[in-house]
Amino acid sequence: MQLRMTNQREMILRELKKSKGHLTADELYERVKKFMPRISLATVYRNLEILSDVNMINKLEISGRQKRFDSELEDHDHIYCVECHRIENLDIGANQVELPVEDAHGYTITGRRLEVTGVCPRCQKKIAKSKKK
Amino acid sequence: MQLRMTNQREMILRELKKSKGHLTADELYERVKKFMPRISLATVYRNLEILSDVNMINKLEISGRQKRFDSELEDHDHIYCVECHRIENLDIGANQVELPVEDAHGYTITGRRLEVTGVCPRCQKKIAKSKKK
DNA sequence: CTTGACTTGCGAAGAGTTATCATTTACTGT
DNA sequence: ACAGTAAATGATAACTCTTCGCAAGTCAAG
Repeated sequence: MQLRMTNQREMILRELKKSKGHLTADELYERVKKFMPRISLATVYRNLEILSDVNMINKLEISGRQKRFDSELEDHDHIYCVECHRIENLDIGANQVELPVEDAHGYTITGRRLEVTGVCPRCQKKIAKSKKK
Repeated sequence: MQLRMTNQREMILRELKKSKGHLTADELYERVKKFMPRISLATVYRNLEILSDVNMINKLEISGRQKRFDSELEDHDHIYCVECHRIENLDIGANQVELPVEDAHGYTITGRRLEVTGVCPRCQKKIAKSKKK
Protein backbone atom coordinates (compact mmCIF):
# COMPACT_ATOMS: atom_id res chain seq x y z
CA MET A 1 0.00 0.00 0.00
CA GLN A 2 1.24 3.39 -0.90
CA LEU A 3 0.42 6.30 1.31
CA ARG A 4 -0.71 9.53 -0.27
CA MET A 5 -0.66 12.76 1.64
CA THR A 6 -4.13 13.97 0.86
CA ASN A 7 -5.56 17.27 1.98
CA GLN A 8 -7.63 15.60 4.62
CA ARG A 9 -4.70 13.64 5.95
CA GLU A 10 -2.52 16.70 6.04
CA MET A 11 -5.16 18.76 7.77
CA ILE A 12 -5.69 16.13 10.42
CA LEU A 13 -1.98 15.93 11.04
CA ARG A 14 -1.61 19.69 11.15
CA GLU A 15 -4.44 20.19 13.60
CA LEU A 16 -3.14 17.47 15.84
CA LYS A 17 0.29 19.06 15.87
CA LYS A 18 -1.18 22.48 16.42
CA SER A 19 -3.09 21.35 19.47
CA LYS A 20 0.00 19.91 21.15
CA GLY A 21 -2.43 17.91 23.19
CA HIS A 22 -3.92 14.48 23.34
CA LEU A 23 -7.03 14.64 21.30
CA THR A 24 -9.76 12.14 20.72
CA ALA A 25 -10.94 11.39 17.22
CA ASP A 26 -14.06 13.47 17.58
CA GLU A 27 -12.29 16.44 19.11
CA LEU A 28 -10.04 16.43 16.10
CA TYR A 29 -13.04 15.98 13.85
CA GLU A 30 -14.59 19.14 15.27
CA ARG A 31 -11.43 21.11 14.66
CA VAL A 32 -10.82 19.88 11.17
CA LYS A 33 -14.43 20.48 10.25
CA LYS A 34 -13.88 24.20 10.61
CA PHE A 35 -11.61 24.10 7.61
CA MET A 36 -13.20 21.18 5.78
CA PRO A 37 -16.88 21.18 6.62
CA ARG A 38 -17.56 18.13 4.50
CA ILE A 39 -15.00 15.82 6.03
CA SER A 40 -16.34 12.62 7.48
CA LEU A 41 -15.70 11.32 10.95
CA ALA A 42 -14.75 8.02 9.38
CA THR A 43 -11.97 9.76 7.49
CA VAL A 44 -10.60 11.10 10.72
CA TYR A 45 -10.63 7.68 12.32
CA ARG A 46 -9.12 6.08 9.25
CA ASN A 47 -6.32 8.56 8.98
CA LEU A 48 -5.46 8.55 12.62
CA GLU A 49 -5.16 4.81 12.40
CA ILE A 50 -3.02 5.00 9.28
CA LEU A 51 -0.81 7.78 10.59
CA SER A 52 -0.13 5.84 13.72
CA ASP A 53 0.58 2.70 11.70
CA VAL A 54 3.36 4.51 9.89
CA ASN A 55 4.54 6.11 13.12
CA MET A 56 3.78 9.65 12.21
CA ILE A 57 1.64 9.99 15.31
CA ASN A 58 1.12 8.10 18.50
CA LYS A 59 -1.97 6.27 19.57
CA LEU A 60 -2.52 6.34 23.30
CA GLU A 61 -4.43 3.42 24.62
CA ILE A 62 -4.44 4.54 28.18
CA SER A 63 -7.30 4.56 30.58
CA GLY A 64 -10.53 6.15 29.67
CA ARG A 65 -13.12 5.26 27.17
CA GLN A 66 -11.80 6.95 24.07
CA LYS A 67 -8.53 6.54 22.30
CA ARG A 68 -6.38 9.60 22.15
CA PHE A 69 -3.81 10.63 19.63
CA ASP A 70 -0.62 12.55 20.07
CA SER A 71 1.69 14.10 17.52
CA GLU A 72 4.61 13.87 19.91
CA LEU A 73 6.65 10.85 18.95
CA GLU A 74 9.36 10.87 21.56
CA ASP A 75 9.02 8.52 24.47
CA HIS A 76 7.28 10.13 27.33
CA ASP A 77 4.82 9.22 29.99
CA HIS A 78 1.48 10.60 30.92
CA ILE A 79 -0.44 11.74 33.89
CA TYR A 80 -4.15 11.77 33.66
CA CYS A 81 -6.92 13.18 35.71
CA VAL A 82 -9.36 10.59 37.01
CA GLU A 83 -12.03 13.27 37.24
CA CYS A 84 -12.02 15.03 33.90
CA HIS A 85 -9.81 12.65 31.89
CA ARG A 86 -7.45 15.39 30.89
CA ILE A 87 -4.05 14.06 29.92
CA GLU A 88 -0.71 15.74 30.26
CA ASN A 89 2.82 14.73 29.55
CA LEU A 90 5.24 13.72 32.21
CA ASP A 91 8.83 14.51 31.60
CA ILE A 92 10.49 11.79 33.52
CA GLY A 93 12.72 9.93 31.15
CA ALA A 94 11.78 6.49 30.03
CA ASN A 95 15.21 5.39 31.12
CA GLN A 96 14.33 5.95 34.74
CA VAL A 97 12.28 2.83 34.59
CA GLU A 98 14.35 -0.27 34.41
CA LEU A 99 12.69 -3.25 32.90
CA PRO A 100 13.54 -6.58 34.42
CA VAL A 101 13.47 -8.47 31.19
CA GLU A 102 13.98 -11.80 32.89
CA ASP A 103 10.51 -11.57 34.32
CA ALA A 104 8.81 -10.95 31.01
CA HIS A 105 7.23 -14.39 30.75
CA GLY A 106 8.87 -14.99 27.38
CA TYR A 107 7.41 -11.91 25.79
CA THR A 108 9.38 -9.91 23.29
CA ILE A 109 8.97 -6.42 24.62
CA THR A 110 7.86 -3.74 22.22
CA GLY A 111 7.26 -0.91 24.59
CA ARG A 112 6.41 0.30 27.98
CA ARG A 113 4.04 2.86 29.24
CA LEU A 114 3.93 4.54 32.56
CA GLU A 115 0.71 6.11 33.52
CA VAL A 116 0.23 8.18 36.58
CA THR A 117 -3.27 8.91 37.72
CA GLY A 118 -4.30 11.80 39.83
CA VAL A 119 -6.57 14.76 40.18
CA CYS A 120 -5.64 17.84 38.23
CA PRO A 121 -5.52 21.24 39.91
CA ARG A 122 -8.72 22.34 38.21
CA CYS A 123 -10.67 19.35 39.50
CA GLN A 124 -9.17 19.68 42.95
CA LYS A 125 -10.80 23.09 43.15
CA LYS A 126 -14.09 21.76 41.86
CA ILE A 127 -14.11 19.03 44.48
CA ALA A 128 -13.21 21.43 47.24
CA LYS A 129 -16.11 23.64 46.25
CA SER A 130 -18.68 20.89 46.02
CA LYS A 131 -17.75 19.65 49.47
CA LYS A 132 -18.51 23.00 51.00
CA LYS A 133 -22.16 22.73 50.08
CA MET B 1 -25.38 2.89 50.43
CA GLN B 2 -25.07 -0.44 52.00
CA LEU B 3 -23.56 -3.34 50.13
CA ARG B 4 -25.21 -6.71 50.30
CA MET B 5 -23.32 -9.78 49.41
CA THR B 6 -25.86 -11.39 47.14
CA ASN B 7 -25.49 -14.75 45.53
CA GLN B 8 -24.72 -13.20 42.20
CA ARG B 9 -22.16 -10.88 43.65
CA GLU B 10 -20.49 -13.65 45.54
CA MET B 11 -20.43 -15.93 42.52
CA ILE B 12 -18.87 -13.25 40.35
CA LEU B 13 -16.21 -12.59 42.93
CA ARG B 14 -15.53 -16.27 43.41
CA GLU B 15 -15.17 -16.98 39.72
CA LEU B 16 -12.89 -14.03 39.24
CA LYS B 17 -10.68 -15.20 42.07
CA LYS B 18 -10.75 -18.73 40.79
CA SER B 19 -9.55 -17.70 37.38
CA LYS B 20 -6.56 -15.83 38.73
CA GLY B 21 -6.56 -14.00 35.43
CA HIS B 22 -7.68 -10.76 33.95
CA LEU B 23 -11.12 -11.45 32.68
CA THR B 24 -13.46 -9.31 30.68
CA ALA B 25 -17.04 -8.88 31.80
CA ASP B 26 -18.36 -11.27 29.20
CA GLU B 27 -15.76 -13.94 29.90
CA LEU B 28 -16.84 -13.81 33.49
CA TYR B 29 -20.47 -13.82 32.43
CA GLU B 30 -19.91 -17.07 30.54
CA ARG B 31 -18.32 -18.68 33.55
CA VAL B 32 -20.90 -17.56 36.04
CA LYS B 33 -23.70 -18.60 33.72
CA LYS B 34 -22.69 -22.23 34.17
CA PHE B 35 -23.79 -22.00 37.78
CA MET B 36 -26.48 -19.36 37.42
CA PRO B 37 -27.96 -19.75 33.97
CA ARG B 38 -30.39 -16.89 34.44
CA ILE B 39 -27.88 -14.25 35.47
CA SER B 40 -27.84 -11.15 33.34
CA LEU B 41 -24.82 -9.62 31.70
CA ALA B 42 -25.87 -6.30 33.15
CA THR B 43 -25.62 -7.79 36.62
CA VAL B 44 -22.07 -8.84 35.92
CA TYR B 45 -21.15 -5.38 34.72
CA ARG B 46 -22.91 -3.74 37.63
CA ASN B 47 -21.25 -5.88 40.22
CA LEU B 48 -17.80 -5.62 38.74
CA GLU B 49 -18.19 -1.88 38.87
CA ILE B 50 -19.40 -1.97 42.46
CA LEU B 51 -16.76 -4.41 43.61
CA SER B 52 -14.05 -2.25 42.16
CA ASP B 53 -15.56 0.84 43.72
CA VAL B 54 -15.20 -0.71 47.14
CA ASN B 55 -11.74 -1.99 46.25
CA MET B 56 -12.54 -5.64 46.41
CA ILE B 57 -11.28 -6.07 42.86
CA ASN B 58 -9.26 -4.11 40.38
CA LYS B 59 -10.42 -2.63 37.14
CA LEU B 60 -7.94 -2.45 34.28
CA GLU B 61 -8.78 0.06 31.62
CA ILE B 62 -6.99 0.23 28.33
CA SER B 63 -8.87 2.56 26.11
CA GLY B 64 -10.49 1.30 22.98
CA ARG B 65 -10.48 -2.16 24.46
CA GLN B 66 -12.60 -4.13 26.80
CA LYS B 67 -12.18 -3.55 30.44
CA ARG B 68 -10.60 -6.34 32.37
CA PHE B 69 -11.02 -7.20 36.00
CA ASP B 70 -8.57 -8.66 38.41
CA SER B 71 -9.09 -10.04 41.88
CA GLU B 72 -5.48 -9.37 42.79
CA LEU B 73 -5.35 -6.24 44.86
CA GLU B 74 -1.67 -5.92 45.59
CA ASP B 75 0.27 -3.44 43.56
CA HIS B 76 1.67 -5.03 40.51
CA ASP B 77 2.24 -4.18 36.92
CA HIS B 78 1.13 -5.81 33.73
CA ILE B 79 2.51 -6.99 30.49
CA TYR B 80 0.14 -7.33 27.65
CA CYS B 81 0.33 -8.89 24.25
CA VAL B 82 -0.28 -6.47 21.42
CA GLU B 83 -1.40 -9.37 19.23
CA CYS B 84 -3.91 -11.30 21.29
CA HIS B 85 -4.45 -8.81 24.14
CA ARG B 86 -3.66 -11.37 26.77
CA ILE B 87 -2.58 -9.76 30.01
CA GLU B 88 -0.19 -11.14 32.58
CA ASN B 89 1.22 -9.87 35.79
CA LEU B 90 4.69 -8.52 36.10
CA ASP B 91 6.39 -9.01 39.39
CA ILE B 92 8.66 -6.04 39.47
CA GLY B 93 7.86 -4.10 42.58
CA ALA B 94 6.02 -0.87 42.32
CA ASN B 95 8.76 0.66 44.38
CA GLN B 96 11.22 0.24 41.54
CA VAL B 97 9.57 3.13 39.82
CA GLU B 98 10.32 6.41 41.42
CA LEU B 99 7.79 9.09 40.86
CA PRO B 100 9.16 12.57 40.46
CA VAL B 101 6.33 14.28 42.22
CA GLU B 102 7.70 17.73 41.49
CA ASP B 103 6.87 17.23 37.84
CA ALA B 104 3.26 16.33 38.43
CA HIS B 105 1.83 19.59 37.13
CA GLY B 106 0.04 20.22 40.39
CA TYR B 107 -1.82 16.93 40.35
CA THR B 108 -2.51 15.04 43.50
CA ILE B 109 -1.34 11.61 42.58
CA THR B 110 -3.66 8.71 43.28
CA GLY B 111 -1.85 5.93 41.57
CA ARG B 112 0.50 4.74 38.94
CA ARG B 113 0.46 1.99 36.46
CA LEU B 114 3.27 0.52 34.49
CA GLU B 115 2.27 -1.38 31.47
CA VAL B 116 4.70 -3.24 29.32
CA THR B 117 3.65 -4.18 25.84
CA GLY B 118 5.03 -7.04 23.86
CA VAL B 119 4.30 -10.18 21.96
CA CYS B 120 3.56 -13.26 23.99
CA PRO B 121 5.33 -16.55 23.23
CA ARG B 122 2.21 -18.01 21.70
CA CYS B 123 1.83 -15.15 19.24
CA GLN B 124 5.51 -15.16 18.44
CA LYS B 125 5.05 -18.69 17.16
CA LYS B 126 1.98 -17.75 15.19
CA ILE B 127 3.81 -14.89 13.53
CA ALA B 128 6.83 -17.04 12.73
CA LYS B 129 4.56 -19.56 11.08
CA SER B 130 2.61 -17.07 9.03
CA LYS B 131 5.83 -15.54 7.68
CA LYS B 132 6.97 -18.87 6.32
CA LYS B 133 4.06 -19.02 3.91
C1' DC C 1 -46.51 -8.87 57.87
C1' DT C 2 -45.21 -4.35 55.92
C1' DT C 3 -42.01 -0.96 54.72
C1' DG C 4 -38.07 0.69 52.38
C1' DA C 5 -33.58 0.14 50.53
C1' DC C 6 -31.08 -2.57 47.55
C1' DT C 7 -30.77 -5.93 43.65
C1' DT C 8 -31.96 -8.37 39.70
C1' DG C 9 -33.18 -9.58 34.76
C1' DC C 10 -34.50 -7.90 30.63
C1' DG C 11 -34.47 -5.13 26.74
C1' DA C 12 -33.42 -0.86 24.86
C1' DA C 13 -30.33 2.75 24.30
C1' DG C 14 -25.78 4.85 24.32
C1' DA C 15 -20.90 5.64 23.07
C1' DG C 16 -17.10 4.79 20.37
C1' DT C 17 -15.29 2.62 16.49
C1' DT C 18 -15.04 0.04 12.22
C1' DA C 19 -16.94 -1.80 7.85
C1' DT C 20 -19.23 -1.29 3.44
C1' DC C 21 -19.69 0.69 -0.86
C1' DA C 22 -20.42 3.85 -4.52
C1' DT C 23 -18.00 7.83 -5.94
C1' DT C 24 -14.07 10.83 -6.32
C1' DT C 25 -9.30 11.87 -6.44
C1' DA C 26 -4.65 11.51 -7.76
C1' DC C 27 -0.81 9.06 -9.55
C1' DT C 28 1.29 6.13 -13.47
C1' DG C 29 2.80 5.27 -17.93
C1' DT C 30 1.87 6.24 -22.69
C1' DA D 1 -3.48 15.24 -22.43
C1' DC D 2 -5.53 10.74 -21.45
C1' DA D 3 -6.89 6.27 -19.96
C1' DG D 4 -6.18 2.95 -16.49
C1' DT D 5 -5.83 1.95 -11.82
C1' DA D 6 -4.86 2.10 -6.94
C1' DA D 7 -6.04 4.57 -3.05
C1' DA D 8 -8.99 7.82 -0.43
C1' DT D 9 -13.34 9.84 0.63
C1' DG D 10 -18.17 10.66 2.50
C1' DA D 11 -22.30 8.74 4.08
C1' DT D 12 -24.26 5.54 6.66
C1' DA D 13 -24.98 1.04 8.48
C1' DA D 14 -23.23 -2.19 11.49
C1' DC D 15 -20.74 -3.63 15.30
C1' DT D 16 -18.90 -4.12 20.07
C1' DC D 17 -18.91 -3.00 24.62
C1' DT D 18 -21.23 -0.80 28.31
C1' DT D 19 -24.85 1.56 30.73
C1' DC D 20 -29.68 2.83 31.59
C1' DG D 21 -34.63 2.38 32.80
C1' DC D 22 -37.85 -0.04 34.94
C1' DA D 23 -40.89 -3.57 36.80
C1' DA D 24 -40.38 -7.35 39.74
C1' DG D 25 -37.82 -9.68 43.40
C1' DT D 26 -35.18 -10.05 47.90
C1' DC D 27 -33.89 -9.07 52.36
C1' DA D 28 -33.44 -6.93 57.06
C1' DA D 29 -35.55 -4.19 60.55
C1' DG D 30 -39.51 -2.48 62.93
